[in-house]
Amino acid sequence: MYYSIGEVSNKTGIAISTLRYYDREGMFPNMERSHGGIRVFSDKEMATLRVIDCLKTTGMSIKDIKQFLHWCQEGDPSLVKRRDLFYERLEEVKKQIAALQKTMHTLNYKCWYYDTAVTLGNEDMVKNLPLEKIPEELRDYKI
Amino acid sequence: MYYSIGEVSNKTGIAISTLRYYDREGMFPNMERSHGGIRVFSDKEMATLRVIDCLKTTGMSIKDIKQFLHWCQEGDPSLVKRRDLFYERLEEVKKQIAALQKTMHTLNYKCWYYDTAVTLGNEDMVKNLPLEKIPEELRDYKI
DNA sequence: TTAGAACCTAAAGTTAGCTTTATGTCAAGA
DNA sequence: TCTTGACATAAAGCTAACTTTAGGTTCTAA
Repeated sequence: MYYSIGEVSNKTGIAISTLRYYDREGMFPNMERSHGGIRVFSDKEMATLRVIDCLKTTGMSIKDIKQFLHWCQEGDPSLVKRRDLFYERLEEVKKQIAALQKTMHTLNYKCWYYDTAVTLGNEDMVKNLPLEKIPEELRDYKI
Repeated sequence: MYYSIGEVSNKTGIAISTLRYYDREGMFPNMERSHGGIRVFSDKEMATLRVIDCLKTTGMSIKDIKQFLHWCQEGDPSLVKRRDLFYERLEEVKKQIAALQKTMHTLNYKCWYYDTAVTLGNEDMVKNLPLEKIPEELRDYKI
């Protein structure tokens, strides 16, 4: 299947200007063009966009994603580098999830804090509540 | 306890220039200064830094965090707004965790993919592997 | 009292990741 | 064939979140 830039934009929700920017950055090596110079996206480029999305979510920069995509072009000699990269990204994502989970606990504490304050109509009373009045599971996340 | 900007930077790992930038942005309303004009961070500012870190992790912009900190200054009338903000951030963080977990599955697929390719010394063989040769728990995350 | 480390400000600079603008070409239907 | 909407490029512009620079002031320990 082949797609115009507008179709790709509609299917993925990625802005046309962004797709052109990615192309300019070399994220679609050997993407085809029509005789008149118009970009022709194939399923290969669609797959690339999914990889870009995945790696972007892990916090990788466009520059580094581009590097990875070029390793893909090199074929088998870069297999180990590419494998190592995914293991690194996996570790990174685990760290990010852990950080978010910690943050989630803090947010739960804050939700309890403000719920209580709104109920009492007064923040100071919550501020001065003794520790044992804070729900046990939230105590450690007081901030 | 009181701290100089350098001490705060050491304790938190936040660059001095960043602390000054936050101050310039108004994130530390009524922070004290020494007679000579030198910033004096108290435990209140340290707590603010923890809140900033929490909200930044949820993806909030500095501008919006500043807004929240100003609501804090307003006292009880803004309690509901502040509570609602934390519930929003909680939802946001849940979404982020879900996205990261999905990404983690994809990364696990890729790790398996490249492990196999490295073992075989050949990517094409993995590419053409029938679906049932992909570990069951990874099949849905093929990309 | 003096050296130098640590602090201060204002303003300019940096980087990533796009988006916008200006101008022009291509392609498909009436 | 003509129109018009979708495409093209190059270059400039934008925003967030800092960081750097330049030049000066304050504080502390010898």
